[in-house]
Parts: sequence; structure tokens; C-alpha cells
Amino acid sequence: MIRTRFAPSPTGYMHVGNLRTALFSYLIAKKNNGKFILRIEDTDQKRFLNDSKDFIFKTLKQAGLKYDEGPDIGGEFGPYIQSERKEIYLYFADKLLKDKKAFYCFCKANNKDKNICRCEELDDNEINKKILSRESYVIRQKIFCGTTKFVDLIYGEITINNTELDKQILIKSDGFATYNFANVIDDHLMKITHVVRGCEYLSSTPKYNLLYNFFNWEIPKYIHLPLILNNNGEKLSKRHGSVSFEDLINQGFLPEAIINYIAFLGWSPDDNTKELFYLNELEKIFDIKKISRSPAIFDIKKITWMNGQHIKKLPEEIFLNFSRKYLESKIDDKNIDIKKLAKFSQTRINFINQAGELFDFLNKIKNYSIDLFKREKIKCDLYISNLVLKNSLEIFCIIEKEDWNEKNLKEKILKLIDKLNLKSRQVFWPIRVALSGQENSPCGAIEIAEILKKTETINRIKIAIDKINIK
RNA sequence: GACUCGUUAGUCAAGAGGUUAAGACGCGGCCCUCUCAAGGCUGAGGCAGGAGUUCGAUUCUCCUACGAGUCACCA
Repeated sequence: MIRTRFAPSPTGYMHVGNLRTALFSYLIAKKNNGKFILRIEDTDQKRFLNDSKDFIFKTLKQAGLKYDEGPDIGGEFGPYIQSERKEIYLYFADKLLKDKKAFYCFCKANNKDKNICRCEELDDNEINKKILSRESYVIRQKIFCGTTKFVDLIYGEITINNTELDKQILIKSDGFATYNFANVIDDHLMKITHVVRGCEYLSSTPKYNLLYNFFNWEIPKYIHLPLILNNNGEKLSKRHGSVSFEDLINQGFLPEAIINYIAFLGWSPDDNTKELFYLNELEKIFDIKKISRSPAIFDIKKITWMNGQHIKKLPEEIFLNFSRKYLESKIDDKNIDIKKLAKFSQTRINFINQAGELFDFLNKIKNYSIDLFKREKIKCDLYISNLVLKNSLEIFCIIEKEDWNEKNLKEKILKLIDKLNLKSRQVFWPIRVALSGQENSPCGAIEIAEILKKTETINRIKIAIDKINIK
């Protein structure tokens, strides 16, 4: 049974690199019918706020990464919060001390010149004396000569000379274990079979292996994931821009789009021509062998496109639920069919919260430039615009209020196109500009006219004609 | 600086000795008797450099360059 874990520290913030680690860890477990465990690494008491744990629970839930064991749901290997496991680490540190695999170090914190430390040579008497006189100390791991070799499922075999490894601190002077120690103990005790984590741990892995060997524990399989960088090629972090899950959600990204995109950062499926996937599909096709070794840059343009794709795939009613509040906030007229507006916007927005902005022009037309009427590409100029608008004004005026509907309007305009002997674009363009005041609009001229109703349509056409003739 | 890892178009990437070196985003063009978007078609753009091994290297080996990560009483 494969058991993987995600072990974040509760910083109240989850950047996409972290989330991607969680996702891959989850996927590896699920693909193999294994278990995915959440563990909170809060051994640094200075850094963490209490409610950041809830933030992690919330984010994982929102992303759909359901864990089988964790702090809030329990499990047979708990507790799943490291600050509640203090005694466990102390017990194992003591064991190491007795076996001479670790030593007390009384050097001052921030002692830059570590080579000067002679604590390892202290005899038991000296140590006891210092401890009795309440000198503060840490417990460090001993490093013996030789080389350490390990296999990473992605990077292959990595060998390192033990002289490169430092005598890392296992227990800090406040009595808490360091992450470096705690994660080894916990992974073993929680029976984690595959350790999935970011590449930044690649070079400390040998030290962890030494620890496993000291205890005579089985070393787990390692899967180090390539880093995700921002577009400056820097490692993702809080300082370098808004690429946290929460920020993306606030910008209007769908959780499934974020998951889909980050799954493809450093991984690709066998059939690499398809790239729109939901989490449950990824669970089936995910394959460790296809994880890449090189870092990937987070491309906001591509995830934006992907978000648009996911928005289009949303069932109509779901999209309506999402977009309703945005649309309603923009539209004064309560009689307008929100459903219809939602339909117009679904294929043209990349962000879920943009649905309303498209219809800004309905309430109030902005002061547009008459240059909008000129469009060489479709052979439309001020002369034609003027002609079209005057003619359509006549038509619109004759139509009765009760006959004001899309079908009827279209019929009449098509006749006008014939009569004026123009291309349909040359006719629809000026009307649409007059009604929307914009170069682009979420729907066509006739559709806007229908939504606007007779009075407002005529009103806007008149304004446009005046605009052109004043010139 | 030391150690470790990496390098296929601007970006994500497939390919693992013989390919016209896929596909996607982005960018350009065209089509869709209504804009834009969507959709369809299409164009430009790439194996970091140098040595080897080989009949033949993007693919294997080595060197160089460049990039990244680690070197905390942070995780």
C-alpha cells in the first residue's frame, strides 16, 4: 500500500509550487489506490499563527485534494501536527545520543564558524556539568566518513561525499525538533512509502538517509519534483508576485483550471495532445515516469487560456450560479434576462468574475470617439455609418414596442442591408458601436438592441447621429 | 565559493541513435452573409556551444557556457 504525504508549514499562504507538490503527492497515492496524508510541520514556534492551519485545510478542500488522514480528520498514526509530537522526537534524539550518533552542542546560536565547534569531543562529565549549570544546548547529528548514495525516482542515483554534509541540528535549544529531524521520524512512524517534495530538499536527503540508517529503518522512495519558477526565472515565493492559490481564485480562476494547469508543470500524460483534464481523470492517468527533471516557468497566459476553456466546459446552470452576482451587480434593469447575458459571456471570458464587466455599457454608455465608426477592414467610414444609422433609426421608430424582439429586428435590418446594397458587416458595425459605445461587445448589434429595448435603442442611435454630424 | 541538479521555439512540452523534430499557450494571416471572443484552417519561430563514439547524433560520453537549488537553532 502506497502512502504519501503533504507536509506544509502553516504560513497562511499556499503558492502554486506547494500546491503542485500536494497535487502530485495526492495523485501518486490515488493512482495506486494508496493513502494521502496531511501533516502540519509547525516546529518553528516563532513563525506560525494558529488559524493558518485552517487555511491549509480550506485550500486543499477547495482544490479537491482530499486526504485520508490529517489533523482535522484523524487517523491511526496521529497526531498529525508536529508541535503535538514533541516528546516523540525527544525520545528518538535520546536514542541517538545513547548510540553516539548524535551529540550535545553548546555553541552559541548564529555561530558562523562551525568548524570551531569541539562539542563532539566533550566527555560525559563535561556534558553533565554544562547541562546541570543550565547552559543552553542543541542536539546535532554526527556525520561519519564515507559517501552516501540514494536513488530518486526522478533524478536517478545521486552520490554525495559525507564531508559535504553538515552536522545538522536535530533538537533546537527550545526543545523542539527541527524539520530535518521531525520529518524523518514522522515519515517512518506514519509509514510513508513515497516521499514527494520539492527539489530544494535534494541536497539534504543524504543527511536524512544517514538518520534512517542510524535507526535501521527502511528508507522510503524519493520523488523530488522540479521547481516552478516565475517568469523571471526565480523560485516562487511570497515576494515575487501573486501566484498563490488564493490570489488566483480571487482573480477569477477556477480551482479545476488551476489544478489542471499545475499538473502540466513538470509532467505530461502519455497522450500529450490532450491537455484539458479534471482531477478525477488525472487520478487515473498520472504516471511518475513522466515527471520531468527541469524546472518550469509559471505562465500566466497559458493558465488564463486554460481557465477560459474550463469556463466554457461548465454546465450552463453552474456558470449561471457563478456569474449571477457579477452580472446582477452591473445591471440596473431587473427585467433583463440574466440567463441570456450569462450565455453570451460564457464563451468570451477568461475569468469568472469578468462576466459583469462585459455588460457595463448597458446601464450607461460611455463617451466614445467617433473614430470607432471608421473601420477600414470592413469598409466602414463615417459616411456609411451616418447613412446606416439614419436608415435604421427610421426602421426602429416604426417597430411597435410589442414587436421589439430579435427575430423581427433582424428581419428588418436584413432588408435594409439589401436596400442599401452594403455588406452586412457595414450595417451591423455602426449600429453595434452606437448601441454599445465600444469596439467589442459580448453580443451582436441586434441582441444589444433587444436588451436595450426600443426607447434606449433609439436614444443611442440619435446620439450617434448627432456625434457624427457635429463633426 | 563548494556541492548537487538541470538546458528541445518567448512559455509548457513530445521525441531516447535514422522523424518533414509532435501538440498546446502566446504572436501573425485567412474563414465563419454582425464586432470581439469561441471555433476551423494556416504562418513565423527551436534541439545552448564544442569535442568525441557512430555509417549517422536532438537522442550516448566528456568539456565549456548558462540557469537553478542547498550550504539557518526556516521549513
